[in-house]
Amino acid sequence: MSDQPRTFQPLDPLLHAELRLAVVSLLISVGEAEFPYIKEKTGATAGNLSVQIDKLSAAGYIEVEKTFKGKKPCTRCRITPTGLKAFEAYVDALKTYLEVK
Amino acid sequence: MSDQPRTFQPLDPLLHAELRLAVVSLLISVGEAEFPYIKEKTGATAGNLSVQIDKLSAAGYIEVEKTFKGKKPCTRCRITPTGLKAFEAYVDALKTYLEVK
DNA sequence: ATTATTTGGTTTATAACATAAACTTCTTTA
DNA sequence: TAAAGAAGTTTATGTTATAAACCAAATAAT
Repeated sequence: MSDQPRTFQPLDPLLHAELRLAVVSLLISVGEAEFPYIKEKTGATAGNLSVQIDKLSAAGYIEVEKTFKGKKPCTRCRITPTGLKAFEAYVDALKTYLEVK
Repeated sequence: MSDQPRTFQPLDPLLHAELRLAVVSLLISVGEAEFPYIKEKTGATAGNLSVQIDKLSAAGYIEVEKTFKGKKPCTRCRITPTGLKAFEAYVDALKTYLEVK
């Protein structure tokens, strides 16, 4: 017997941002991906994407590996267990807002 | 056969904000409610709630009726069809981020 | 050959916005 | 009659999402 209406759970501000949520969601889908691929799939500008990747990385939600392909930089991103857990918690919290009973 | 991974749909910025989403979600649940009730259920401060109610009202997502109970102000809020539609569209859009296939 | 253009980003600037703090008005209680 | 509480509103502040500007190397165009 759930209370009616339910109580709203706070939303992780790091994930409650359109682009960061897209990046994390995408990385969970595909495991890992390079900057240009993420840029294309999310439709983000390079600048915005760069900033948001830094934030996700600083939080330990993703791992970023910067190498070179020849002399061109290559930024590869991967979801971490921390990131996956945070995403799942975020989805659960969101449900308290979305499931209008 | 859906593309894999899916494309992310843009999120209505008016609803993609914790408190406004809570207010709209709550009003959909209960139909209509007064300011103090919304304040209690969302845990918001009065100032923040006042601002966000104004924005939802300006967008036509909710209707606000300001009366008096004796000489005390009484602010009653109600979800509109526009608000309900916007919420449903927002939920659909969100699913493109949450359903990690 | 040197001048654009593209690729793959980073850094900096700005504009919006969520939120809280301060304030107002009226009522109730000490 | 002074203090505290209720019901909000207005103003100020601190983030932060986002874009604009920039950099370096490679490729294409003239």
